[in-house]
Amino acid sequence: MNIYDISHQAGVSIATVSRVLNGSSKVSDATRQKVLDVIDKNSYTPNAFARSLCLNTMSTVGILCSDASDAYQAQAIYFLERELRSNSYASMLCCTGYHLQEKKEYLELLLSRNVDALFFIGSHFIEPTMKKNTYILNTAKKIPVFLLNGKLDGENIYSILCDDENASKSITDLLFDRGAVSPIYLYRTLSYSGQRKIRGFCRSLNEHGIKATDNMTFSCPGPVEETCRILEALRDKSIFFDAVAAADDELAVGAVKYALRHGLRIPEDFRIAGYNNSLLSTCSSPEITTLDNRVEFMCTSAVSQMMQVLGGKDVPSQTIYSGSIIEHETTRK
Amino acid sequence: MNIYDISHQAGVSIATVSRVLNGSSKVSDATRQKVLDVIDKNSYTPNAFARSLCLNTMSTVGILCSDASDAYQAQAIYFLERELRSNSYASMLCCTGYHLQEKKEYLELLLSRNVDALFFIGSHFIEPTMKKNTYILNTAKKIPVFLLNGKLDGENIYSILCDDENASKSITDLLFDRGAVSPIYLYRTLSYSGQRKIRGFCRSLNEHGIKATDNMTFSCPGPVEETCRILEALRDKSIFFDAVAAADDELAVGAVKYALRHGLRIPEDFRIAGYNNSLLSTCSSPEITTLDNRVEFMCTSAVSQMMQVLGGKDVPSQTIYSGSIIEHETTRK
DNA sequence: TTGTAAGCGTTATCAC
DNA sequence: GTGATAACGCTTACAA
Repeated sequence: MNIYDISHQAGVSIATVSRVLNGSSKVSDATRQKVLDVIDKNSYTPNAFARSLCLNTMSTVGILCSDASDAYQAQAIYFLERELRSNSYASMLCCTGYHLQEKKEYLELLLSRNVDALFFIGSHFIEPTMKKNTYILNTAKKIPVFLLNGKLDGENIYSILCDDENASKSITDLLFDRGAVSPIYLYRTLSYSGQRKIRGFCRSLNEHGIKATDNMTFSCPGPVEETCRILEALRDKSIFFDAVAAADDELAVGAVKYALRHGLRIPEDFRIAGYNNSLLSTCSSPEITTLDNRVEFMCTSAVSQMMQVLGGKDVPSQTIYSGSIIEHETTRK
Repeated sequence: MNIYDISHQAGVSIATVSRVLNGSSKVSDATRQKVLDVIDKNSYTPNAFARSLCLNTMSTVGILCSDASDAYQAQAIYFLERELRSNSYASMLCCTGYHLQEKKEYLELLLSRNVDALFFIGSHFIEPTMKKNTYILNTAKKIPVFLLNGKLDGENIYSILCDDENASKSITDLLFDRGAVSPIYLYRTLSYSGQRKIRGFCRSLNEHGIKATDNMTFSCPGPVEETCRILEALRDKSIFFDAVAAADDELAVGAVKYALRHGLRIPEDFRIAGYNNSLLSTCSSPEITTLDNRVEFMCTSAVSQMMQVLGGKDVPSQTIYSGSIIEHETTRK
């Protein structure tokens, strides 16, 4: 069933059918009704491929994330998709994992589907050397690229991110306020935003008269249980710490477990701060003070910017917004 | 830049370029190399729309979920996408929310993009009355439909699901084993799988000589804090319970909070079982006994079945597999 | 092994 | 208002 079949049955030309299909006003009411009836009767849907061949777009964008089952990324995916949909765009999702090669392959996949724009969730996609980022720069030559919580300078690349450095500083300041003397910092990876968070942590330390050294920030790439063990190892080495600032809420959960196991009172003896304002922060007992980095706002802004860019408007290449602290039981008595 | 440009530059016909593009063996090595060079030099990508118009497919499927930020669904999305990708399929994601009208609109969106198959994550999509399910049955007339953890009979519809009833019975049996006398059940919604879980719970009760009545199963659609309050309300009404079986891990977290607040010893005085084997089960203190419903297996099977169906093979319309209990601290001393 | 030419199902530009 | 007809960029018989 195609546009010819409809036109025959309705006794009009395919041009008229097309006009009806696309809501053109230049069709008489009588003809329109006649055509619509035939379309209905046959429950005909225009062929998407032919349509997009003419229009050179399928109103589809690509969303790249490293892991859709990660709580933060899952939220971003949700908000992005909803917002895109309300602007009549469909979303192709790609879970690339963490290897550069795979990221590139997924990018090929999306480009081979002729998507209109690309969203990268998280700063995992920004490689440390500029050379390794050429794959993004090259893509941006074809379609606009939006980096959510990542930053990269380049033509047709737009970065939307939370001011993680200042957020991380504020939340560390809070730990000091609540009586901490020797806070340490836990992170998962040293992505772009990961580095900014650490910088904020160190700035707070300096302002509180502590010289930031290497054994105040620790990498915990594993599951909760491992995070807990890493803290226990520090304790065994007699490294003193009475507060933990973490790069995400899951790491903070590890700190909670550690404190509970060793009978430390929270927050009197031990304070903990997470990051991302995820479900984990309120599922923990005690509930974890965390930083709301406004995922929904980030996604809404990104989609709005995309609509403007596709509409030929000029938008800033960087948008940085502030986060806000959500205080819970791990810092508040 | 199109196939004509390439053919001119390479001094061959478009047919030859097409053959090279599609890896046809009927091309001499010399010609192939010549064409590949030109393609490379111009970094040419064939137009996806023209291509799909000829082939009548874009190797794309639709994934429908109600909420991508839900831990269970997020996992399913991740595994589905990865598996599809490794079979050269791209995934269009739709987060429909929980209203029938929106689900239908999203379905239109996907069908208008001519996807090759459809995956529905979760039993939220199965409506209680058959009439309301016609929207799925109609879709299945066009393309195969795969229901993950949902069940609906119909031509071209394939259901892959965990045996939730028996799983729920086993995990309730475990609560009795660990000393429970009066377990209650918490659920979020009465979806298809939700009902099966309750049935399993009741069967266990019966086998342990308890007649299942209305005030043993409770709906807790809200956040953790509310779940906790609902349990407190029961306690205030002097309804006795010494164990909680929950339809998901988040509900179980609510039960943990309740127990901790009221000084109940876990598992001596109070036992808790969750469901889904999510991150929450190990992030809780104490860690929560949960049921692994094998999301990854479910997704891998579904994609494998899709490949077979699209390949014209006959596959069973229903696949039911068993779950397994993961015991943690809330039932084990 | 390579080239010619006929589709694929739309949209859009013209005339009328 | 409506109808021919030429794109759009590719795949694939069929010829050579």
